[in-house]
Amino acid sequence: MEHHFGQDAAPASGSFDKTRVLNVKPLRTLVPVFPSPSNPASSSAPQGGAPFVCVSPSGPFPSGVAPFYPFFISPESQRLSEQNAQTPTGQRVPATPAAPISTAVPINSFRTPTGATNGDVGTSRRSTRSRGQVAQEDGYSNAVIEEVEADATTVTKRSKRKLQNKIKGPQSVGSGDVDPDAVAADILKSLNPLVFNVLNQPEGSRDSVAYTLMIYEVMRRKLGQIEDSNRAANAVAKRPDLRAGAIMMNKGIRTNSKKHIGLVSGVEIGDIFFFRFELCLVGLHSPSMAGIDYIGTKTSQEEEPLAVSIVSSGGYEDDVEDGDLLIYSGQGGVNRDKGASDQKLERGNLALDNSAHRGNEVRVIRGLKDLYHPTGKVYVYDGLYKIQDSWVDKSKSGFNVFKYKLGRLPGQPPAYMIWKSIQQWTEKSAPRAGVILPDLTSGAEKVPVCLVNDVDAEKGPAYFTYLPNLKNLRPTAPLESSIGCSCVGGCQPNNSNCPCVQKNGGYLPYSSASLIADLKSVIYECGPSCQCPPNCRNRVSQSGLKFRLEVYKTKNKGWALRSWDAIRAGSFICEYAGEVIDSARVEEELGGDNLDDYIFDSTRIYQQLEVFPDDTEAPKIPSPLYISAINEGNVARFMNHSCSPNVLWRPVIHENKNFSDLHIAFYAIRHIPPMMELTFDYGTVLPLKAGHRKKKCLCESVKCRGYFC
DNA sequence: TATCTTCAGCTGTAT
DNA sequence: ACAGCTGAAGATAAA
Repeated sequence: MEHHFGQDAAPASGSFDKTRVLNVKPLRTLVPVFPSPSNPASSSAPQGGAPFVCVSPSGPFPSGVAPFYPFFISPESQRLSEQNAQTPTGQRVPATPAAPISTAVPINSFRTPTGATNGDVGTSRRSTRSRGQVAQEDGYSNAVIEEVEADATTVTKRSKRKLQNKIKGPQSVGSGDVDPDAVAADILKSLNPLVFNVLNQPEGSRDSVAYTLMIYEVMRRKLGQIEDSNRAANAVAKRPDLRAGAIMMNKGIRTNSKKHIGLVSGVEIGDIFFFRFELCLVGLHSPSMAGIDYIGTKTSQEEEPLAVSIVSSGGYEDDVEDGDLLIYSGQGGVNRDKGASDQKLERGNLALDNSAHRGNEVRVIRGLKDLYHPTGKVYVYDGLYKIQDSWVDKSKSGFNVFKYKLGRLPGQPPAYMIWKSIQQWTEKSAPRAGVILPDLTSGAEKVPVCLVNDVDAEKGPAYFTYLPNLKNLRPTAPLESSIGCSCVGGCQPNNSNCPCVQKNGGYLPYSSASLIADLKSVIYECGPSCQCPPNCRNRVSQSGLKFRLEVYKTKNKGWALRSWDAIRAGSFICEYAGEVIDSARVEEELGGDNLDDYIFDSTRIYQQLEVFPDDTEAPKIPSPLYISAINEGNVARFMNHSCSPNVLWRPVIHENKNFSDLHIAFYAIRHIPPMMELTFDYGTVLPLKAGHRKKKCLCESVKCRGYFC
C-alpha cells in the first residue's frame, strides 16, 4: 500500500470540504462505446438474439462464454418472467401455448413433479420429460446423474445404516418430517446438468469448486431450514453441515478428491470457508475434523507418510501466529475419556516430521474467529508453507507436545496478511492508507463507511447526499392480500400459524445466522403492521449496514465498493437506497448525459443467477420499480457491474396493512473475502430503449459478456 | 468390517 | 467463556 496520501492529502476528520469534489464526474465501469442502437437487430430483438445476452444452457458457447452459475434459465423464460413481473395487477400470466419453446432445456424440466409450483414457464417439457430421456436426448449422461436417478437413497452401506438409525431415533417427529436424503435428491435433480459436466472433470477448476460450494450451501441451508421448522423447542440441533457434507461425499459431488501435495486447482489463495466440510469437498483438506492431512500411509508400500495440509484453528495451546510464520502443535495427547498424555510421533505428527526433512510444501488453512458468529470460525486458505523447524515442547499440564515452525513461501498473493492489516486498522495500531473520509455516511449508518483512494489524486466521487433508505416509497398492492403477524417475541421458524412464515412458503426466509435460506423470487419480511420486534429474524434487511464497507478508487473502473469484513454467502449486504421515480422520470433522465448510471431498474433482464434451486424464475415484482441514486443514495450506488458477480438482488416486501413496501436488497452469492470488490449484474434492457447506450464491460471476468446496457 | 482418532459446531448455562 | 453433546471421514487394526 502506498502512503502518498498519508499526511498531506487526508484531511482531519470532520473538516472535509465537499465543494472540492463537487464537479468530479463519476467514472465507473460504464463506458459508453456505441451510440444508441447501432445494431437494428438488437434494438428489436424478439428473443435473446443480442450477442451479449444469454446463450443456451445446452451450448454451444462462444469462446470465452460459458455458464458460471449452476442454474440457468432460457432467454424465453426470462422474457416471460419479465412480462409476468410487469403485469400491473400482479397476476402471473401463464405461458401461452404459442410461446416459442426454447432449444434450451428449462431448469424446471428436472424438477420433481411434487415440488412447489413456482415458475410456470416451460411447463410442457417439465411434465413430459423424464430425466433419463433428457440424458439421452441432450447427452447429459454421466455417472452422477445416473446414480441420483437410480435411487435417491443410494449411499454406502455404512451411511445407510447410520441414516436408518437416525430415522428410527426418538426425535424425528414433526408435522412435515422430511427425509434428508430425499431432499438432497430433489436438490440434485434440480441442478442444471451442465454442472455435472464440470464436476466430472478429473482436475478441479474454478467452476467445479464454485459449483461444489454452492451445492453444499444450498443443501446445508435447506436441511437446516427443514430441521429448524420441525425441531421441537428444546431438541438438540442436528448438524446440517455434517449431514449435507456426508450426502455430498456419498454422491460424489466434490472436486480434487485425489490428495496431493501443493496447490489445489480451482482453489485460490485467499479463498475463505466457513465449514470444515467445505475444505473437504473442494479437496483442500480431507479430514472432516482432524487438523493434519497426509498421504502415503499404505502399509503395503514402505512409503513414509507425508503431510499435505494443516488447519490452524487455535485449538491447541501455545500457537503463536505472526504474518508469514506459524507455530503449529502436533496432534494427539488429548483424549475425551483418558485425559491428557504425551503426543506420539505417529500419524500426522510423523507426516509433518517427514515433510520437514524432505522440505515438502504444506498447505496452510488458518482458522479465525468469525466476528459475526462468535461461535463459528472462518477458514482462510493461506497458500503453501515449508516446515523450518520442529521440536518437542511441554504443555501446560506437563506432557510432551510436538511443535512445528512453518514459514510461508514467498511470491504468493496476500491472504492472511490482509486480515492482519484490517485488524490493525481496526485497532488503530496502523492507519488505513489513502483515507479521504473516515465515514462517508456522516453517521447515517450504524457502521462507518470509509472513503479511500490509494491509487491516484482524485479526491472523491461526484457529490451526492448520503441517504440510507428509500425516499418517496409508495406502497403498492401486494401479490396476495395478507396481514401482519402478531409474533410478540419475534417470528419463530416452527410457527406455521405465523402469516409471515406462510407468505414465504412455510419457512422463514432467513436462517438463524441471518443468511438467506433459499432464494425465492420475492422475500416477504415483517413490516410496519407486524407486531414483532425490530430484531425479529424476519427483518434482516431492515437494520441497515452490518459489514464495515469501504468506497474506494480502482485503477481503471472508477469508484467501487468492498468490505473490511468477510461476508458469508447468503448474507444481506445493503439495500438499494435512493429516490423512487416513475418510468417517465426514467425516460427523462435517460435523455440527460449518462445519468442513468445511478438508476436501478427492476425491469431489466438479468442473466439468471440460479444459485438456489427453488428459484427458477426472475425476481418477481408486483410493479416495476425504478430507483434513482443520482442525487441521493447509499453505498449500493457504488457497486459496479460484473458478468461474474458476487452479489445479487432480490425484491423484499415489507408487510404494511395489505399494501407492500417494496425494497431491493443485495445478498452475497458466494463467500467474499475481505477487500474483494462487490459487484452485481446490471442486467440488460431489452428491447433497447431510445437513449440507451451499450457499455463496455470492464469486469475482466473470463465469463465477461463484453457489454452491458 | 469395526474401531479409533480428530484444532467441529451447536446450544444452553453461568458469568 | 465454558461445558456438554453428537458427529463423519479416513487411517488403522482386526477378522
